[in-house]
Amino acid sequence: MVERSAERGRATRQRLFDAAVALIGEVGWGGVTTRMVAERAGVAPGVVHYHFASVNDLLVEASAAFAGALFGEAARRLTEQPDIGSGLDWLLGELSGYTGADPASPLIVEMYLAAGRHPELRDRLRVMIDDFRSQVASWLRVNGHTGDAEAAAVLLAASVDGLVLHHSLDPATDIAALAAPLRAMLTGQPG
Amino acid sequence: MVERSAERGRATRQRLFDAAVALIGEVGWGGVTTRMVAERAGVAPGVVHYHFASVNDLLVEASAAFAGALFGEAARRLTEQPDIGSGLDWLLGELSGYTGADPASPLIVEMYLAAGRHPELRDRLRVMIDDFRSQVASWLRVNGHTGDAEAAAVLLAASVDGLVLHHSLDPATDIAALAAPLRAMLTGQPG
DNA sequence: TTATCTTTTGGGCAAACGTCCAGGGCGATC
DNA sequence: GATCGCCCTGGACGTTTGCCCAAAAGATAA
Repeated sequence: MVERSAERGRATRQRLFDAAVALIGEVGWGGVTTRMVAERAGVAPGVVHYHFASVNDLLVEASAAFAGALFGEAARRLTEQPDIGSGLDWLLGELSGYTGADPASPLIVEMYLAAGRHPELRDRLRVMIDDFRSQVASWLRVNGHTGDAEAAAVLLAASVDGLVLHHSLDPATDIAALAAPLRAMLTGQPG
Repeated sequence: MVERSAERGRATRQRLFDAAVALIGEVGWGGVTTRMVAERAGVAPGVVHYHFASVNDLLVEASAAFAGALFGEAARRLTEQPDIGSGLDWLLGELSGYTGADPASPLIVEMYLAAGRHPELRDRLRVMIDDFRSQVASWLRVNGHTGDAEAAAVLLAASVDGLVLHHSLDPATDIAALAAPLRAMLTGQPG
């Protein structure tokens, strides 16, 4: 077979992925153009349409791959925490790192919005969220959550995304102060 | 003065606002074009640049006005609830109405993202959020919140936006089930 | 070397873009 | 009726867009 060529192709494809992910965060989903992503990846404009049917296809593939890795990693790291309290501490630590300047936080939100306009992306994203929720829910149950663990997981996932959104608007927000109400929410014991 | 003409101008301006708000929700901030918004408002393309310096200017003005009204109304309605429990019920009722099909829910999120790229919008949005948070916080305090009311308000505002985002992705999510963890979060009494 | 594969190039195309502007309409004022 | 001020029209401009493609380049197999 054509081993070296294929390898080179895969590398280019990956560079296009990286460029797309960065640019979605910088200029928004609708602001990414063929030439932009090609220049960022260091290739000629034609390469984009050689590897992908359309720019939107590239954006869907790239963002889905990125989000899949991010959610998977987050779920893994969170659920390996020994108890809810330290899980929360880890989460808040991660959150304060997302200032909006990094590519990840706006990208995820852009993806949610794009999912509303692209059914294929919508389905893929839904699976990821479902997965994340159920992993968190079972982690909550194992660690002594007394209430509706599914509901708590749904709310936690939404809160995280909401906080990313708000935090990017105002990075001065005191994230650590949120530990108390979040703990109340997660322990499922409303006094 | 030229009373009739000015009035007609104001009406056109309002129609452009409405068209812009609807279109941001439908095609995204970056997807709104001069001709699109002109056609939706029922005017010639040139009118847009007669009333506004640029398309982006229109989007900023329109979305800020819309969000200001929405946040104001939400804060008013929430804080006129007699206790935290019924406030929560009202909030969840509103949330289940936002399915993502309406223009409001994606618009707000689009605005957050656009704010990261347009400092003027960012400042205006920040004021609105601050306002909403402090109104909610004082409402929480009045109604017997025992912990850090500011932190709870921040988390509540973020959760609402996050839930809007998640709910638009999966309208089947059971919103009512979130009442319990939200109540735990808001009463500020972690078991 | 020659032939065959995949990848890459750089330019070309029609369409859509934001913005501008000369001119027409229309009520109020003189 | 003439003039003024504001609003609106519709087309023009230069630029940028997504996508396409003939040809070159690189790697492998014969």
